Amino acid sequence: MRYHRIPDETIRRLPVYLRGALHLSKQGLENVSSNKLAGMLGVHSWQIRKDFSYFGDFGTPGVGYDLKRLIRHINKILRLNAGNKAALVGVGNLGAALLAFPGFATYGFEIAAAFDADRRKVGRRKSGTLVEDVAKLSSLAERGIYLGIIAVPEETSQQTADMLVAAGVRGILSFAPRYIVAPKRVKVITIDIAMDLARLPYYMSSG
Amino acid sequence: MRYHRIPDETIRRLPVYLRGALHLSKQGLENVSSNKLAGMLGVHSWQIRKDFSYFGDFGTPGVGYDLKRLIRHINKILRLNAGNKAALVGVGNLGAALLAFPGFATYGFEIAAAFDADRRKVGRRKSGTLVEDVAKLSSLAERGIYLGIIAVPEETSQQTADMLVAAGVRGILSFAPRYIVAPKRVKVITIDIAMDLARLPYYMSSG
DNA sequence: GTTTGTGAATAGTTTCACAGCA
DNA sequence: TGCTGTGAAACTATTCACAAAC
Repeated sequence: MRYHRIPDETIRRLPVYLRGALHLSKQGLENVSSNKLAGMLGVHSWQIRKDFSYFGDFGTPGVGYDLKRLIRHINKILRLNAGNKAALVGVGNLGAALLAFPGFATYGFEIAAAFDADRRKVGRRKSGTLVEDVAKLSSLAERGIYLGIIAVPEETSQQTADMLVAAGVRGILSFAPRYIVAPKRVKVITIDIAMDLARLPYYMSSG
Repeated sequence: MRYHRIPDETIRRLPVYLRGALHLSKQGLENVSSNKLAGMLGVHSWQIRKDFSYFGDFGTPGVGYDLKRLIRHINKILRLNAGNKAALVGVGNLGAALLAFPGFATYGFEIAAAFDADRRKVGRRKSGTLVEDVAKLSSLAERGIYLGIIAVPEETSQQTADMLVAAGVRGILSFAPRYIVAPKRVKVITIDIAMDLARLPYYMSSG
């Protein structure tokens, strides 16, 4: 399988595997089998082996996967080694929660800048990060920031995305419940919280 | 196609279509074509038609889809008509943001109760909702709440899920970066914010 | 002319089963 | 014996193209 195109679904699962590997490594373990990792993460062992097989030989038959090597490898595939910096736009309830959120560090991310349109918020600090005026967004490229996080109300989200694109970002994580239009070179991932909740009742009814 | 099993991917997309339909209906429109709706939502028109075809005839050839009828129909399929009540556990930064979040109403959800383990928060109100002690979780069934939202730290998330299951919830939306174990009858959906962000650099590099 | 609904073709993903290595 | 890596089979989902309906 080594020379195949990598399925999107495999890429979606790699961060899951990385989280599990980091967890075990922190506990002092050296190795893990696909079977044990699968149990921890709620997936199947063959899925893990198949996913890893797209990238070459990760493991050792009879032993399992060396955790340090596995972590290094997945980090490299996902390009998480670069110390990625992100800019947050919108320091409302959700934005403030994101600034305080410790989970980004797991994958080597840092929210290096925060912006808001509200004059009353500009100049203050939230969880240690200075809130800047949205007009300063254009400085992102020179600060080495190529990732944007949109946490503004739905109404201004497209406009915010346009500004981020103009500022040179290459990827956007949006929390606005709306389809964000961006050039092909900019990858947009949307997390629509209410929409995910909206799938639950369908599955709750049967069973 | 009418007598086929409905693909999970179709169910995942129905809330997207519903959001679009609600948006247009609020603007006073009566009809929409699959083509127009597709443009709004960033999908393809044939995808929309195919998805709808699993549920019978939604539209009128030459005219399109009647918005009111479409909204009623999708709401019914997804069981969003029941005025679903949810219980939020964990009123930290994220939990507080969820309580203030207006988007749940779009799909007929209401956060009807909030719980926290921190004594200092219990008894106070956040965005109008009284914060109760987690020990009171057991009262959910008698209050008609069958949906739980987990916004506690990763360490206590499984324990929180266990309590929600014991309290009789049938569906859980978890924000904890961890695989949540629950009986088969309880549907769990996890939103792992950092993990979604972790996919971005991979896609940013090529292009 | 416009737009839906859907069989058929294509593409993508998961699952299996087992050869081969430590 | 224990575990990985992977072709092949099975399954699921997307895309196409066009007949039928308005």
